[in-house]
Amino acid sequence: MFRGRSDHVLDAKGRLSIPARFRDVLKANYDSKLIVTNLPSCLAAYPFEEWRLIEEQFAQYSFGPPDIIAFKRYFLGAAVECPVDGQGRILIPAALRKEAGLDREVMLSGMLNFFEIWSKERLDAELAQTRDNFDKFSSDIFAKLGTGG
Amino acid sequence: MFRGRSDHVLDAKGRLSIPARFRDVLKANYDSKLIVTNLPSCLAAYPFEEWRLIEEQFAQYSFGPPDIIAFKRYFLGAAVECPVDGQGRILIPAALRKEAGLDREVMLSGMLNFFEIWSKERLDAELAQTRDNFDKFSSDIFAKLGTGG
DNA sequence: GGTAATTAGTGGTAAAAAGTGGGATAAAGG
DNA sequence: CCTTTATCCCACTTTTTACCACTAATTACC
Repeated sequence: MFRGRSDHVLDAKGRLSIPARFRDVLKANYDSKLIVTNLPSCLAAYPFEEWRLIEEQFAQYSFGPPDIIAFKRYFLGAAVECPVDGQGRILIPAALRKEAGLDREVMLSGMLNFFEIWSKERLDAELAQTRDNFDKFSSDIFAKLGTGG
Repeated sequence: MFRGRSDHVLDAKGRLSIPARFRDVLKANYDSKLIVTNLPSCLAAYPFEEWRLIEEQFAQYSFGPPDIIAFKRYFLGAAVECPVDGQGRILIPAALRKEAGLDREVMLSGMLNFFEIWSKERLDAELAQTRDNFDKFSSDIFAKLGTGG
């Protein structure tokens, strides 16, 4: 499981170090191939096997509801395989860098079966907002999930 | 069960001693692995088994309701496994230290199935506030729990 | 109640690993 | 064919980890 946040720096060539603990997860549970795609405000990196599960859910929709097709185009269409180099880094394609607003200061955030790649600035803002609503969130969510937390 | 509060000091490297009685609980009931994450005003430390129960409730949500994703990002995303060293200490990652405002004087507070890590200053303020509202709190709460106290 | 022995808590040093930067070689695109 | 982009490899710096040492507090025992 991918856990924890890490500060990193994108170098001049657009390369990003994968934190050692994420690499360990990739090596232990997966085949070390990474798929990177975009979300509205950040990038998402999936181990290949996890990505396959998502693809399969969409495979049946060649035609179909426009919203699913649009989602498929946006989310699945952007996916790129990013090989990990000898130093444990991946090269983020320029298009994805631009889409996610990545310049230099980057943060990685573990999300259990995948991890997110954020511009530090954006993630700070996002987290600050969640923090402010934490009490509301947590009671709503644990009510939905049906536990006491 | 984790019970009671302890004063501790964070050293220059950000290391924190786990009170002996908490270590005993970890050894007797769990596998001694600790997960530390952030709450809005302090950190929370969970035995790995307890943490897994929480994670499992969120594992299914890769996409999903934005509030659940945001919560997952904030709360689960910050979680880091902190190995206990030979002297019974854990290293609190710099990011979490900053988030919880931990400088040097720290307090640990048992919360039954997990424990909290506070900056002494913040916890004093928090406790003072609860003390002032204790009568109101306790009647509300025991009403919710459906007991006479 | 006092003394000794043990354990808890804290601090520091040295070795290892992670993260970052840069140059050289190879591939791709105009 | 030349320019740009990507890949590989090497080197340096910083952070992390493991280990050792000391002091204070607690516990046990006489």
